[in-house]
Amino acid sequence: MYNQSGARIVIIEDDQTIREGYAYLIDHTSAYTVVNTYPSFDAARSRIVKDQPDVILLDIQMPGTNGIDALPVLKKMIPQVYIIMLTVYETEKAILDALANGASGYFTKNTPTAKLIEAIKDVMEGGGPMSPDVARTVIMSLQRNQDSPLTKRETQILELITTGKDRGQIAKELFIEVETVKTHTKNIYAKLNVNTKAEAIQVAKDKRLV
Amino acid sequence: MYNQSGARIVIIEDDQTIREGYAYLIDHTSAYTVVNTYPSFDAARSRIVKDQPDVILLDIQMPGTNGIDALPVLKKMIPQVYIIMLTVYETEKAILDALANGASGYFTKNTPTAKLIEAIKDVMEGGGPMSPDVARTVIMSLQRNQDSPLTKRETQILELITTGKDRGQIAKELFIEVETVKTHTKNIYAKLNVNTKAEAIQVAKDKRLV
DNA sequence: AAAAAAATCCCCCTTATGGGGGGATATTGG
DNA sequence: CCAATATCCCCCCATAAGGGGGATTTTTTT
Repeated sequence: MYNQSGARIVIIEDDQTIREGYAYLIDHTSAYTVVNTYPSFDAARSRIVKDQPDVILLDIQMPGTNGIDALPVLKKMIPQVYIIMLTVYETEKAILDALANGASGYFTKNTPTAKLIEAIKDVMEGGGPMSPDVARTVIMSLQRNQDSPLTKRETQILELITTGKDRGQIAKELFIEVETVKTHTKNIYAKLNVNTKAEAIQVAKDKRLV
Repeated sequence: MYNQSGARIVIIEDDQTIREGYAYLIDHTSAYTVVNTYPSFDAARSRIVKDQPDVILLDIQMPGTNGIDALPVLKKMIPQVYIIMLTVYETEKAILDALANGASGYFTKNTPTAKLIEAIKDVMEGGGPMSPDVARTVIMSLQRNQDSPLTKRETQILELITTGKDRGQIAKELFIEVETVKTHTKNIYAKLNVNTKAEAIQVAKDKRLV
């Protein structure tokens, strides 16, 4: 495995105090080297490739291109780089968007430097470091509604509907008749108070039924 | 907040050595009390409610009802309980299923007791503790394919297709004509080598395009 | 400035799918 | 034993979906 010692860190963060604070602390209390810091992605854009960072600490809210949008671009410019989000945003959307776009870790800005240094070590070893509350948000986003109005079979069918399968395919997959699928679908619609597939899928996702 | 000291722990795990080992260590090296242990969910079923556990450490592979299937039942019996999975399985499916069914944390069995004790503290404080590799698996499950063959607009439309919306709704939502949606759809199908909505959704999920 | 890629819009045609209505019978869990 | 669940069947019809064409306008990229 790659030797972590001296791994190159870049920080992109608009708040000067935070930026320089983290930079100084990481540089002086760990084996990692902060090779550069930028106040925005736009400032980093033309020069960051030359920095050859192993890990980037990336803010979300910044002047110009925001961190979420910067993510895929950074990943394209430096494919093997690990990116850890460092932000004040803890909304489920921000977290999920960041992770969907290639972030390897997610921390809020009040995270102590020691935890961040540990996180840098973690990502380089293949881990996925997150603050506890972020982890909880992620887990909750994966969690199903524990008291669904649907029966097991209905949930199963709704799940297949969600994948876009039509009645015929669902019937085949469950070894039942198309008519049975239809009946279940009717019952699902009634329970969810909808009358189209689209609405059913929306409600399913919304209420985490599938 | 609830006072954690003396929080009640139950362990459900078929391997006697592991079960008793963790029980002893948690009992003697933390403020938590292991009120009971069971070799299987079926053995725990009738008595666990009386144990009034705050946290359950739950194995997946067990004789009789497996841990994943036990999860929703346990959650129904003891709604406020936190469940931490303790298993040898690290497959994406096992992890995601466990979290979907209400697990609050996920660790592999080689986890040192100290980390587990920390995890118990974490869940009770609203965190979502996981081993680093589990966290990585979870994050990867949320990650999109970084080099999709689709354009931004196409991805956007595929996403809406995924939600079950029809051409009309998609058009309305994006302020474009139905015909345009149709054209994009054709292009998406061509790029993904499919020719139905269902297949497109399948491929999209499979290749993490959405 | 030119070429390539992406996004937009339009017409025709056919079939399968989705959704509404109604009714019936095993099987199972509490 | 009763209610809930899962299974299967018929009729009807509107329309969404997919395949075939072709064309124009932005936006990027070279």
